[in-house]
Amino acid sequence: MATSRREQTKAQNRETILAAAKTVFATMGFAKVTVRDIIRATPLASGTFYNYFKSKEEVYQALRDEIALAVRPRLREARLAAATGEEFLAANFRAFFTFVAERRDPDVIAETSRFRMDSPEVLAGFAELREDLERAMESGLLPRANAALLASAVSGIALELAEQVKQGADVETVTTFATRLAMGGISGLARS
Amino acid sequence: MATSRREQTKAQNRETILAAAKTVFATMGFAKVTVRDIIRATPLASGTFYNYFKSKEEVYQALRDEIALAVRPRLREARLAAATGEEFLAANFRAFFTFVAERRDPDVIAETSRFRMDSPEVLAGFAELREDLERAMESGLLPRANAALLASAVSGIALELAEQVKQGADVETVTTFATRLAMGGISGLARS
Amino acid sequence: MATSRREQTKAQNRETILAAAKTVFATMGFAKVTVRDIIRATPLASGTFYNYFKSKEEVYQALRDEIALAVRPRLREARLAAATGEEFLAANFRAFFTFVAERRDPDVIAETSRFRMDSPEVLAGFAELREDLERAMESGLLPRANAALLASAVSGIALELAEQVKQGADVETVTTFATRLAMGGISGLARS
Amino acid sequence: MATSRREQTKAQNRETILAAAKTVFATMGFAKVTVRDIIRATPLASGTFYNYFKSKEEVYQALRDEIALAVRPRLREARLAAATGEEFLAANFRAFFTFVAERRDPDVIAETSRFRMDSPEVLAGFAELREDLERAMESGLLPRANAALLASAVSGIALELAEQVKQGADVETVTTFATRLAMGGISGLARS
DNA sequence: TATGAATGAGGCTTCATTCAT
DNA sequence: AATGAATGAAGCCTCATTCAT
Repeated sequence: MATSRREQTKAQNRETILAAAKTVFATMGFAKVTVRDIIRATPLASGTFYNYFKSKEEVYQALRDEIALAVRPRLREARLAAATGEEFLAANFRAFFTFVAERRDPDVIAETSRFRMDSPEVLAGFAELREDLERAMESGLLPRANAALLASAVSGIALELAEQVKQGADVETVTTFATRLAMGGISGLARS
Repeated sequence: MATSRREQTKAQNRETILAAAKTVFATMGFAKVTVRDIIRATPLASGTFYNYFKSKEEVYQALRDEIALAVRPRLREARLAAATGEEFLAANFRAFFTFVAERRDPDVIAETSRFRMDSPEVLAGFAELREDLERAMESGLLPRANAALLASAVSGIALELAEQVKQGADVETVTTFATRLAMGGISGLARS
Repeated sequence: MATSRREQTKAQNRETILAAAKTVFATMGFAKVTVRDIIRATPLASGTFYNYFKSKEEVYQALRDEIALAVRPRLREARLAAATGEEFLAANFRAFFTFVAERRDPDVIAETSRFRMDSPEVLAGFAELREDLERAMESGLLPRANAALLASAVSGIALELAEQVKQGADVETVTTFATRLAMGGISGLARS
Repeated sequence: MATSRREQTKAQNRETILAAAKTVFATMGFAKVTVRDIIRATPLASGTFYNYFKSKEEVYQALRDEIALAVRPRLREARLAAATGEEFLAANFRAFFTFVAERRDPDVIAETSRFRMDSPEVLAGFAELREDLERAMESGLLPRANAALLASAVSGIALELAEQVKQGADVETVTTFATRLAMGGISGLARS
């Protein structure tokens, strides 16, 4: 009753554009995409785009928001369930890698580049992870090393390993590896 | 003197373009840069650009080559001097971070983003580091963990911490941090 | 009315471009014409051109099609009405020269050159004439001389005389001349 | 003694450019050729071109002149030897077709188009033929039909049949055909 | 004279955005 | 709100021509 026919269409168009943009960003990389590319991946008219978004940047932002919304509950669960620093890290890594794995596009595997790392999915999860790390240090769950540096470093681990996951690496393997490395360093790995 | 004034001018123009491109890439990010942007950052005529390079990609490549040439000797020294895995890592991290620090542009600090991470400097040093890690594992200097994952992870650490260096963090501090984290993990950090 | 004002404008623009192109091709010769030249001969914006045609070649093709459509019925009539080879030739020559005469642009007369011979009008009519000749020989209406050579030769006569028509020569005079020459040769002309 | 080293070089460069231009015109068609194309087909520097010619048009003119110089003696011979109109025509056609045949480039056969008809060779011979016809009518060797029309028509025959020669037709066959057609018309052909 | 780099006009095309319908 | 043609700025690149050496 609340949504008239028109409103439905409106919501649908927005989703149509977002879905098209997602595909197009994944295929061409954000930088190369033009508004026209997005429109072309859509049955809509060019003018219609501007009823919903001002630019491709705005679309991108919307995608990030949408995705972040999907990721957050999962990370929260992981966080709440963690009793130790190790569990906490593992859970977060796992959540992130799972997230990436779910979104890996079989058609796009290989020919991955640094430039593709800017996909909304990855960045969204990445930001979450970082914030979580900072909170974990604040709360004492992780040792209070230099917070900024540690967050960066762990993020870096996650980010680069995400590429491996994108290339097809097993989520659980990578999660274990990341957690061990982060907790015990390379020497810790050797023991495994 | 083998070089006529003509040849000097020619070499100078090439350098002019490279220098302009470097600034422009750093300022706008590679993806957004147009050939015109590079030309505009130059006193040269538009056609002149094409006497030296076919595209912005070619300029980029030239910058990378130039930089790689500067980095390589330093990394080689570090590598040769290293007796232990820890020394090896520290030397490599230090070389990389120093390199980044030397090139941090005071004007550009702040507003850094993932998109800026594709600067030729970073990528060049990054590739070197990665190869070095792989060789170190092959030679037994570092434990033979999953090579691909370890290289990715350590690269990730370096890459993200490089951002901190770019933002002004002290090279020695970051080097120590990175080495400890890599060698002993987070638990190792706590002891410091 | 099936056509909205919108559609009218659209059709009008197409015609505007075609008309401009026709003039421009006639004035400068196809080879020298640039897309910009066509646009400049138009009140339209540069981008608009590309809503209708991909290149000057496409415009040219459209002009040829349009013209061919206009010529064909006339030639068919002439062909059907012809009882003898002479009538057939005369009718075809007449149709062709009339066609050219109708399209001669008073502003462009003089300074004609071989290079101008590639105007769509001439080529379209020319191709028709040639095919007709071949069919006439096949059907026995004209003697079965070396078909390829005869077609070429008669086409050549028509093509060059068309230039005279373009310069202002009378259609009927030229038609009679061409027919007599073709049927009886130079000796035949002498009797006239 | 008259030609110093420098003058030799000078003459040589001119020839180098002309030869290159000839090839390039034949390959790409006059219209599409740029001065750069000509220079590129040469070992010379771009500036050197302008020491000899102001534009590609001037080169083209020079080629025509050069060729006309080669054709003229041959046509004069043919003309002088002719006792009847028929002999006159045959001799002229033969000279023209031979000329074309000698210059047919085996690599370029096929893919001939009207647009290629503007090669300097053809146009030069063509102009000669036309002038000759006019003179022959003036002198009474040929019947005084409408001179302009007859010249055009015979030129057209020659021009189009030249294409057949270019495609590989036998010179003598085409000469005989052209002469018979011109003298006796299509009906004359039938008797042969 | 020969050279060839520099110049900037100008061609081609695509793009973001507007706006009448 | 949806449409899609029109617009003209702006990117890319090549060209003819000049001019210092």
